[in-house]
Amino acid sequence: MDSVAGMRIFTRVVETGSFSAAGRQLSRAPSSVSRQIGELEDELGARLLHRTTRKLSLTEAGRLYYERASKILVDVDEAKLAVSQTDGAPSGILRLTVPASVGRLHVAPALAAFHDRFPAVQVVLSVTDRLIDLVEEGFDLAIRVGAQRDSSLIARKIGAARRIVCASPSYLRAAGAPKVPADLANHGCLTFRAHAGSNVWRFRGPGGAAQVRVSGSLFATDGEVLTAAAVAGLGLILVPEWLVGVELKRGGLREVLRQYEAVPQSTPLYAVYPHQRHLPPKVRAFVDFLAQRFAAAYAWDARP
Amino acid sequence: MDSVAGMRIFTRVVETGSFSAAGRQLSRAPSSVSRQIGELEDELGARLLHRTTRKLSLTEAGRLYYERASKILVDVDEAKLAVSQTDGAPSGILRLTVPASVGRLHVAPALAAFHDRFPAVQVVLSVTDRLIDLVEEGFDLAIRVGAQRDSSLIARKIGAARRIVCASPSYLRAAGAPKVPADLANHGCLTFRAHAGSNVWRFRGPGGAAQVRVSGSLFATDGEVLTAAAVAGLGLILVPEWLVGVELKRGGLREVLRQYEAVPQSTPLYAVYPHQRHLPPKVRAFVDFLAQRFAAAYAWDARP
DNA sequence: AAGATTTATGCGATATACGCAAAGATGAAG
DNA sequence: CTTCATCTTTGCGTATATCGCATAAATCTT
Repeated sequence: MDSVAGMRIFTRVVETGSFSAAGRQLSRAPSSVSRQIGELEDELGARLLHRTTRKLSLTEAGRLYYERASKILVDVDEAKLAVSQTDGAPSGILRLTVPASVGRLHVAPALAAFHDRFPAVQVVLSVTDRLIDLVEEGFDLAIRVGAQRDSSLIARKIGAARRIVCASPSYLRAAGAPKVPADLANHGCLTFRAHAGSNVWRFRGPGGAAQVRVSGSLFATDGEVLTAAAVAGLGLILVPEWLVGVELKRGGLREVLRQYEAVPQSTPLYAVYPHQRHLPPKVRAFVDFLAQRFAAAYAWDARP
Repeated sequence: MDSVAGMRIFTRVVETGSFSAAGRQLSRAPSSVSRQIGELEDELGARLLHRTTRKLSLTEAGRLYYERASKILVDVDEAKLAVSQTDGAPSGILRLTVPASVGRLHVAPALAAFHDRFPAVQVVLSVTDRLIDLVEEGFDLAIRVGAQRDSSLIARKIGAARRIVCASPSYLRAAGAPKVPADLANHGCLTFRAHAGSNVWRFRGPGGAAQVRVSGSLFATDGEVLTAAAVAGLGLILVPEWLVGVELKRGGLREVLRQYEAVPQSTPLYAVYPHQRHLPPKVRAFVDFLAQRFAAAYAWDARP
């Protein structure tokens, strides 16, 4: 039996000079106070208080213990205060990992606005496509692309973007624009892959569902590489809107097959964090901020 | 629910990196550890640990709390250590009050030997005949003369001295030595009293019990005053042996009525302290020391 | 691919702690 | 001097809480 409770009772007894008075302040019966002091003395192996029915005074041991206990109680309260969530503004360090493309193109540009709203939060941003173990590496939050199946983590959808097919005007002039998905088989299609091979792109449209095996001269694991290649006229790409929004606006790329929709139609964006209970305000603030920013009305063509 | 126990469990979890390992070290089921951490988090209102079934890492709040909790635990242990009675030599400050006569004549002279045996004990000695409230004034120990009837205090008899009648040789030459108690009525008898009046001295002896109303030219509340007056030849005194031991040896006083014994025969000496449980070693050492010194064989004629 | 280990939760049994009441003691008031 | 009120302590009954076990879900290792 060790306890801050014992110290709290003891110091209150010392300060009030009475078991009964201390009991009243602490909403405890005098008998309880008496027992607590007795147990504390037994544990310490020393008498803390000289006492009769009317007088109370500290022993030498009691004086020593009172000095130390008072300080410890202050420390305990401070520790609790330091940790407890303030009801005020979110603060502290937010450790965040984001995928390369969406991080560079859309999260990083949002940080300035976030900082304006929550100046007490410092962001440590890790931009990588590597799948980071949040718990092991101590991250507060990850932004992830696509469906999440990690059961031990909380995933909250904070946005989504249409998947669209596009290419550069120069390419379309040279190779012609596909009219139906089947046309893609005869085009250069740049795809997300670590190794060369073929991919299947699926669509739904006027003619019902369609799927086509596509291939091309470039396979890459980085969206921006594919985008740059497409802008350079190397072929068609099927990517979330956020990757190419800027180029579409600039005219570096043009969307094709607009009357079709890719299957799945959109790529979701998730905020992933390790737990729901006691979610730190800084995390909640950032997730809410991104979810609001990436809501349906968000224009993926914002300049980075 | 606040507790050092929670901190202890939490820090152990942090140091072992596992609920189960911490539970093994603390002899608690993993489920108990899990619950304790959960309660601590609820109380603090913040998550302390990111955790999955295989990995554990500190949150920012956890890191803060760990630093403070570690320090607090050290402080708590130190406080306990500072207060706990060491099994070694008695130490500390011993606050002691003694009656004027016996204090000056026999306690004070014993302090040197006590200090030789227990050099770590500092003695604060209050020499007064005033009846001090041990608890109120924060004394560890009192030496008292005569029977103790204070029920809330512990009284341990540490010695006794015969009560004897004596006078100076010059007085006895002038007034003659009393042969039986009744003779005292015609002598000058110096008595303990605050006001003038008469006292009854009782004896037992060859002729059975006897009592005599005595009076004289001096009443005093201080034993040494009476002794000095007797030495100067002012009359007879009935006092504990310790008051006059020195003078008897020196020849300044001579005992009379040796075949009688006063009633009561002896005056006891008590050590009085506020409690028995958790008696500080310094107090026990001093009481034992005095009891041994004032044992039956003690010669009250020791020079002060 | 399967087994072992981890955290989290429900549940039953045990322990603990609290308040009440009574006793012993002491200072204050009449 | 007596009575009364208050204070500490201890025994006792009850209510609360705590602990360990069993189980479930998840994940790393062989």
